[in-house]
Amino acid sequence: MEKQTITIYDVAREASVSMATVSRVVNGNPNVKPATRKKVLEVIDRLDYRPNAVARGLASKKTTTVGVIIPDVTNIYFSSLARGIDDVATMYKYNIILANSDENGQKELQVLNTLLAKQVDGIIFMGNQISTNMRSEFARSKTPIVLAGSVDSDEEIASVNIDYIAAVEEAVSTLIRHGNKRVAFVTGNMDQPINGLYRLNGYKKALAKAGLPFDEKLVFETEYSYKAGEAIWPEIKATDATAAVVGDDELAIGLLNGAGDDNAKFPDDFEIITSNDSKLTEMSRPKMSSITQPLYDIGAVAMRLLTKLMNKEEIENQTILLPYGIVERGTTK
Amino acid sequence: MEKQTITIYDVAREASVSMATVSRVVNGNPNVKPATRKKVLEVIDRLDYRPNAVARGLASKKTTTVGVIIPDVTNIYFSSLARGIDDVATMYKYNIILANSDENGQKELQVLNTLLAKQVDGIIFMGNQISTNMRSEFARSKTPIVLAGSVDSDEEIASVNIDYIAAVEEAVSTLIRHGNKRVAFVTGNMDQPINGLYRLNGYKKALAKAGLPFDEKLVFETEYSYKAGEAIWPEIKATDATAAVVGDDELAIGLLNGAGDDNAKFPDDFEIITSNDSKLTEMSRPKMSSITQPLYDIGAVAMRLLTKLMNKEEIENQTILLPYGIVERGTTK
DNA sequence: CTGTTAGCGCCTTCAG
DNA sequence: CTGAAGGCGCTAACAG
Repeated sequence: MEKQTITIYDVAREASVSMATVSRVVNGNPNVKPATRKKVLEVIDRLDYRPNAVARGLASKKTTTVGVIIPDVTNIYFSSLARGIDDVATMYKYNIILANSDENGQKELQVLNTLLAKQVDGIIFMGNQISTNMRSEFARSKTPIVLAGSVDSDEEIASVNIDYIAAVEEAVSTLIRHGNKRVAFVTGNMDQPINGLYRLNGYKKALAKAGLPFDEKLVFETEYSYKAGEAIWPEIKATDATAAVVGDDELAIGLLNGAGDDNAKFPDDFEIITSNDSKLTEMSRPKMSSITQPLYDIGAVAMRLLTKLMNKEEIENQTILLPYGIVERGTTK
Repeated sequence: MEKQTITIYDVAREASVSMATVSRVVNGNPNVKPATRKKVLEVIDRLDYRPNAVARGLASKKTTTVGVIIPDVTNIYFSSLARGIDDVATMYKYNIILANSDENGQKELQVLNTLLAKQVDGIIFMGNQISTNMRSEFARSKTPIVLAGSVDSDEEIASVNIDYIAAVEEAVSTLIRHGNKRVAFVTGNMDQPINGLYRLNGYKKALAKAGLPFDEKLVFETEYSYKAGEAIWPEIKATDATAAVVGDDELAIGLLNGAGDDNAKFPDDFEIITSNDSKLTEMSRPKMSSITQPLYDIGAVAMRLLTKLMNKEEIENQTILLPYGIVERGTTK
């Protein structure tokens, strides 16, 4: 009365061939006479046989599933990447094991281990901190890994991103060109290279290019959330900043609304350029000006790259930079 | 030079015990003398042995992974549920294979099949249409299934939801109490029971209770997207509706902004109550009044229910209804 | 083109 | 409490 599974052996018997032959037709091996192929296919259909992927995985050492470590699916930035990943994965017959990490080193390590235990063929990692532990685990396991929307300052690990430095520099330059002498830099954890290194550098470069001084008081470190954005407005208001580049769209909308609720007028009183151009940017009023980046494509390209790695193809360039841009909507003059 | 895996056998040899014993300690079987357990554990640690989940799955017929079919991770409503699912899954040592279906029957079936091929221990299904094909597949496979935020009008399949009928009825009644005689009903595909049956019924009940006539002209069927919301405003404006209940938050924000851009004032000119109380509702200006429902919990409870099913525990009630409410924010008087 | 034969790495009786 | 032995369902040489 247990879940009665029908195996390759049953098919073989019914079709009067060996299981090897059945295996061949199931795997599309051309070395099968059309007639017997047809016969086997019929039996497969009649018995409603479905190959057991686990057994296959054990025998072939390939599971056709990849692990995806994501900070939080609930964040539109990451879920957009995830969607791209899944679509391309499906295209290449892979499935995705999704695991939320909250960018918590402990959890990331934990998750990485169970993913490896499950013998995933590859891993896509999102999250901006690559801890030393992670790095060594990555190195030790022979499992291919690609970072999506996450930088590895050492460029040892394959990754797909945009040029954060240049993008932020351009965003800040735009703000400066609009007449802002004091531009706030608002983003997440500065320990993460994407913030503390890349984005901050872009910010400083723009300042330098315009002959403007860098002032630590204009740097705001917080978390990526709507609430955090609302909460930080008073602090920004207390400075003489007249504009801000913001590292996350939810954070930016929080800031926008916090300021709006405080009667600030956009873009006259204050200008904002956010970073991810997620669909949230079109939902606010005014709509948000933003650095544009192809979120879906970052995920898609990362997955595509991973398939190549899993396939042991030669890769010319491990770190891919996708094009970015700046779109000016309602929060800039 | 291949990926050098160390197996249970290596551990057994190093610890001078049989692989059966190693298996026992790995699986927490109590029938192992503390001393030998300790010895084995040491070797495991030293060799950095990691049990192969695929082999384990084949031998034990349990993969400790569940499949999650989701319309689109990018939709905040579904990703909120997904987060609840993943957290509880992790809590119970399960992993999640996430697959986007776009609520496309074809894809759903496709995905269901590969999920079953991968021998998932259970499935959580999101998406509002349970096609006949799906239903028969569900029935045929002995794999436990739970619907999350998705109704099965026959109540044959386990599910976790809120009482959509009552919730919409209350929302519409609220609008009527505010003086609106003409309330628009705006939602997604009416072929889906959640819309065409449950929500619509709630809408009609509220109308009936207030002695108001049902008018098909006030029923707007569209898709769950921001754009669709913006696009439908002109149509609604062309009627004499003064308020609307909307089936999805993105759709509602689109409507709100579409109307706002057309100089409609909320809540004086028009009132809106949306349905999901996702974090988007706090991001709009004015903030959106909404039916409240515990998104995260719906996912979490669904996953919890699934663990019971997978564990063959007796279930008292297959269809769980979680509490809902109405929160009035800026889009209602 | 097709069948035979070994495993893949682990769990699970069944003895001892 | 521990070891031996037989699969789980399928792939992958290796013969023919």
